[in-house]
Amino acid sequence: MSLTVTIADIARKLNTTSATVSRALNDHPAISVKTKQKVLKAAAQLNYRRNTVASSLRSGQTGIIGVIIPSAEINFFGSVVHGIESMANQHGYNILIYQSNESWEHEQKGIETFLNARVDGIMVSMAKEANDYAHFINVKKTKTPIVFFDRAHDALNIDAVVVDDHKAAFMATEHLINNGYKRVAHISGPLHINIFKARFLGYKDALKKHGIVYDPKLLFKGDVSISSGVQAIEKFLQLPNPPDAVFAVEDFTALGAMQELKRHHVLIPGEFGVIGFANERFGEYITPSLSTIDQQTVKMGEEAFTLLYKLIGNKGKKELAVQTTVLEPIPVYRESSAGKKNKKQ
Amino acid sequence: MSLTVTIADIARKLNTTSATVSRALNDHPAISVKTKQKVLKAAAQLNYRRNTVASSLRSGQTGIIGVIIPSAEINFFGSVVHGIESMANQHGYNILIYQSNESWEHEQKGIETFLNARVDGIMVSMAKEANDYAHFINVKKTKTPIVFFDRAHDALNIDAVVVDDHKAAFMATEHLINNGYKRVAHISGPLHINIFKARFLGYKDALKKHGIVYDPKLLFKGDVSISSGVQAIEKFLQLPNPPDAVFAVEDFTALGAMQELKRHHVLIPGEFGVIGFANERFGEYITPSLSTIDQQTVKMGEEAFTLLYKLIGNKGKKELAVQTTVLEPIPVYRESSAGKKNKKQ
DNA sequence: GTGAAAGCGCTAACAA
DNA sequence: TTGTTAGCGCTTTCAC
Repeated sequence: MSLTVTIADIARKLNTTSATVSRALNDHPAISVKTKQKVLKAAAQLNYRRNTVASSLRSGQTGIIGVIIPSAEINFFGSVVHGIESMANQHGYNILIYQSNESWEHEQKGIETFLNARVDGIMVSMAKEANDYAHFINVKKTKTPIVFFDRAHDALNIDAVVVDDHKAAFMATEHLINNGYKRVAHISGPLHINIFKARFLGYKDALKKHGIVYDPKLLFKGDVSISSGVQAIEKFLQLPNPPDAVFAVEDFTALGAMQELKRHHVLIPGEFGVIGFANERFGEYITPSLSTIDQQTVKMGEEAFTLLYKLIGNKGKKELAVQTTVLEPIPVYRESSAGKKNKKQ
Repeated sequence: MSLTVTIADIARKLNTTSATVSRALNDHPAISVKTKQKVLKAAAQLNYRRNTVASSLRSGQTGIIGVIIPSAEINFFGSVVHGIESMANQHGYNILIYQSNESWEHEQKGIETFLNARVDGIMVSMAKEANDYAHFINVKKTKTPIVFFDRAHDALNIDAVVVDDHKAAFMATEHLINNGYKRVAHISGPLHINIFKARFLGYKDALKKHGIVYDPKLLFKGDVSISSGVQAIEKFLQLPNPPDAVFAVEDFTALGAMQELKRHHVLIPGEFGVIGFANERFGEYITPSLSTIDQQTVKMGEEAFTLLYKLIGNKGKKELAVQTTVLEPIPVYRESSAGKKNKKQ
């Protein structure tokens, strides 16, 4: 007895052909209800399981979406993947995960793997260490639908879902200013990466709007880590005219900043305001609780899938205009950025 | 011009056959170096990309591992997936992710999808809401290698990687006792789930070892959430003879407990000791920092893959004995469980 | 070391 | 509505 039963086995049992069985199994319009029922019954009896590999080969569709993320260990991406998978699942797609570990080579290999696997679409959040975009061009050549999420690259003409980082940074900075802080510093990420640059510019523009001259001494170029928060504060506090608040590029950076401020017995908030970015779960529970900006991670995943799904549906037709979905950042103001003492509030 | 070039195209160009090209591309032993080089060169020129779908259909191997997790949004699973994917990738496998959302039906559907896709192996962390195991039996029938991780089920005779929850709970409880706490309470998860039951039993056994009689009033049956931590403390503090420490089934529960204790101005540690479970990242940063037990998530993923890989390699041969890899829990003692005041230690 | 030929399991054009 | 036939792209006997 063979372990796998095929449509031919069903056909044999019912004295019909594979074609008919296939039609019955696929709800083909031109099939009689009676045959369909017979086939379904026989299939169940024989414990038939459709071979999607064979079906993919023939139909040219795999029902698989390839997703490349920097790391599944990072909360943010886990959350986005959650959004993607839920939506994909609802639409009959499955997702193949590939981690780039922030390496350009892995990312490239992931794309190659997906292309070989003939996935129906690809979703990518770019590795930080990106310097060559040939692999994305390759994807376009194969006409495989692709979208970016969170970390995108404008010049590539690829659809994307991103958060309005500029606006988010603007909000965060303005919030500190409105709460009475006069010298707001910024701890940035690597500025050659779009999102970090956008946050920096948002910060600068908020200062500008409020008539505050941007002081380069109040910018600390970090690497998105707890320790860059620590180092930044260390440096800031030695300044002749130190800041009284900081907008950190990301929550863990803000955390490092808070730890160092506490070590120096600087009161948060009141003496010093802090706001982060990303709405990591811990922010709600530390003391003081951390103000931050939420990026709507799950929604980002859902929107990215929606975008991709549209591209898949449009395959073969005239190309659609490139579309970028911009998600609204959601401010989450907690204790760490509350009003400055002895000042107007 | 066709968009996809096949081995036949390469063969045509070189005046040879598909068989030869296939051999060259697959490093077949019986192929001359010269032909191989020619083929490789032509393949590169034509921009050939192997169709893994066709190759899978013919060879019966897909190079895909199906992974079912409750939710990618939960840190713990993201971290395990990270471990799995890294290892899988190194061994030439890709992973297909399916979220059960703790639902038995989704889990079942995921298994079915994987079986249809002819994945080379399956890894599952069971949904909480499990009541029927027929889908796992089905997997065994198809001879598809399968392993459990973290949430396993003994009676199924399926390989698994788990943490020694009993030991971990024992350590946590004993640690509180050794630090001078006399009445240690436990906030549990649903006790019909293996891991939560094991933690409860570990707690009980630690009490026993130290000659402390288990008091059912000091057990709060929660649902693994912040609010069950809050509720538990609320109840505990109303007791005529309240506890002076608590071992919480999981870090967020511990967090809820700490919040409620603070609200009642109970000093942590000193008056009251707290220890959690899981080593969530926030525990390091709250005040006081949270003692907990680390479950070696990434390693769990790696070990699970290793186990599965062995099964895949053994396919067709005599079945191996069922194997359970038990990971050592790693205690992470921080401030929240430090020594009790006015007592020895 | 290479070629010829068959076929993995399914679907889709065309015919009946 | 059903059957016939071909073939998706690859691998793998078997022969030479």
